[in-house]
Amino acid sequence: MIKQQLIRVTVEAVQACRAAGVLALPEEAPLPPVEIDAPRDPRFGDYATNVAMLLAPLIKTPPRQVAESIVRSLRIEDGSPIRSAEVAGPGFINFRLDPGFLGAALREMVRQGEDFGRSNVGRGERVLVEFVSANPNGPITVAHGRGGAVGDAVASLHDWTGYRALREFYINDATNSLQMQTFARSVFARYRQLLGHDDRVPEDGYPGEYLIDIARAILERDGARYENLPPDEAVPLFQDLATHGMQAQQEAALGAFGIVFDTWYSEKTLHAAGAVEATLAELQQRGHAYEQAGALWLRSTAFGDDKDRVLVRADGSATYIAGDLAYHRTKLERADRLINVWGADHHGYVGRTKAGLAALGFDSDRLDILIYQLVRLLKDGQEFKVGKRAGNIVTLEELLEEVGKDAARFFFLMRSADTPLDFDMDLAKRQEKDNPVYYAQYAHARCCSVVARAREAGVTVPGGDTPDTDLTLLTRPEEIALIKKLADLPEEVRQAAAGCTPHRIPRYVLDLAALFHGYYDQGNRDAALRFVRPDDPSLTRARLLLVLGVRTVLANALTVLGVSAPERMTRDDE
RNA sequence: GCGCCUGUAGCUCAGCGGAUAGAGCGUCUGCCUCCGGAGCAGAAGGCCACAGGUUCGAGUCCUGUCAGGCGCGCCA
Repeated sequence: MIKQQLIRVTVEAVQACRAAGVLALPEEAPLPPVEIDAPRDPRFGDYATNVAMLLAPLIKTPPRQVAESIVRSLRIEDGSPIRSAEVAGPGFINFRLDPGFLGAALREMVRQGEDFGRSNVGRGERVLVEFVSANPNGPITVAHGRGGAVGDAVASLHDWTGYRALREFYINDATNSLQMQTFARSVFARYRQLLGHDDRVPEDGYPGEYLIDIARAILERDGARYENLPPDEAVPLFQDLATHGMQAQQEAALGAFGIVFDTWYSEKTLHAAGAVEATLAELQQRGHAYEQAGALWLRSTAFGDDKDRVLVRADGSATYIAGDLAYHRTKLERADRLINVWGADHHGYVGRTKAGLAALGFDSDRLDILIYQLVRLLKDGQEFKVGKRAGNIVTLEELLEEVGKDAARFFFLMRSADTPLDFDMDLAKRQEKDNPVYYAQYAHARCCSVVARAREAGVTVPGGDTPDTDLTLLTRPEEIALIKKLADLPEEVRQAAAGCTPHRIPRYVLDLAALFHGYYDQGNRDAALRFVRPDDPSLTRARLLLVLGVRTVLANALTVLGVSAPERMTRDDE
């Protein structure tokens, strides 16, 4: 919010220069975007911009001279966020803030409360985020967990920036593949085992324990009526029963992780509604499909793919990509922009999907595909090998039992999606400052604790709308630094949304928590630095407002991540 | 062989073309008559894989090389 204000006054100054003919900028030429940064070195003021250096080559004027002109046009008056501005280095403009302005900013943050951090850059645009989309023949794994945490956070970030986010799970339930038949046979075997038969799970089948749960659910609901079905009847039936059972399990696991999808979109219904045929017809009509060797091919090489792809096999059955293109078509009818969150093992499908959409006449830029690298589980310092067929998958539910929802979410979101994730389960369980999620949550709990303490001491806790609090009393460097950090939240959220980089938020949260813990601890060695100062009610109120600001920002940032912001921390052993 | 991702402190990682490259862990020194120590302060530790290029300015952009991960089905 502070940066936005500085950008505004800077742009006004540049425009004033242009209007006055001081800078030889053509009337119509677009100005380079003005960016405001907080310099590392405090000697360079509170904020700085490099806009003069960006303008200099355009108008063939030395950057420092451009900067001087802009500074002279800055309007520094009552109510301006700036107290002073100076030219430095190769042409930076360094700003020093008006102290009163920071107080006003803090008051506004607290007033906005749980809405602080929201913005409206999206202007109501619909963004459909498709994520997880696990096959219906296995449980949600930790790898899906990462996709889930990332997808949900990306959707939240868009909600917070004025988009309308839709969370969608695509169910690959239409498969007639061998894989699904094997899956059905495996569940059928488990079902008969529960009835006392000595059936065995097929050699190439699925040995996982979760199949027993599905079989049991079927048994409990429908009884023993399928006990003696011949295999050729049992397999198609169980494919259906097992798929639905699996989906219910997946939904429960994701629910426990705090993820609720707006839609579970079934591939099967797509085929049933004729959407796949319609898509194929469209491709043929547009001349981007051709027949060869009995199969129907998509000429995806015409749209940047490295080879053409089969859409319909010689036996008449549609391939996965045919269904997937039909699916993307429905998504594009329901949203302005699409974001797919895929694991790294699917990155090879980016080219053909975008090519297919282009062949259908869509602007393929409407689809962004966010690839996240895979997850390695570490336990006792050892890698935990995971595999579906091996039967030793670690499910998301098991991980949640071990480390809890908050730690799992935070850990999944802490690293850039581009980086493979080593998930250290021992660290995630630890209840100390080593564990970043506890560190962050503790900062929030401490804020609550301070406020509670103040109430006990009989202090009237201020709010954002209580003008009697004198915030000019907040003059210590720690206090200034905290307020400036708090003010960054909306910008952090915007950047994280725009770049689909949710990992910025945990970073930000940890930075803020560190600033707060640092200041808090000084009160332990110097009573004058405590938030609650019974001898000085005015200062107490001012500092409490700062604490409320920290609490608000931590709570909001954690909410975006799907991590809870507890009012007090309770140990497992308490 | 081709494509995508990655290479930054001992380890795990941040770092939208800007000023002296940051954090956590680990190591070493300190801090509880406390607004909850689930915390804090300080120290040490870097040819940002390598070589070229673009730029007033490159960890960041481009090209090449090397190393690691993943993927290259008429599977889903």
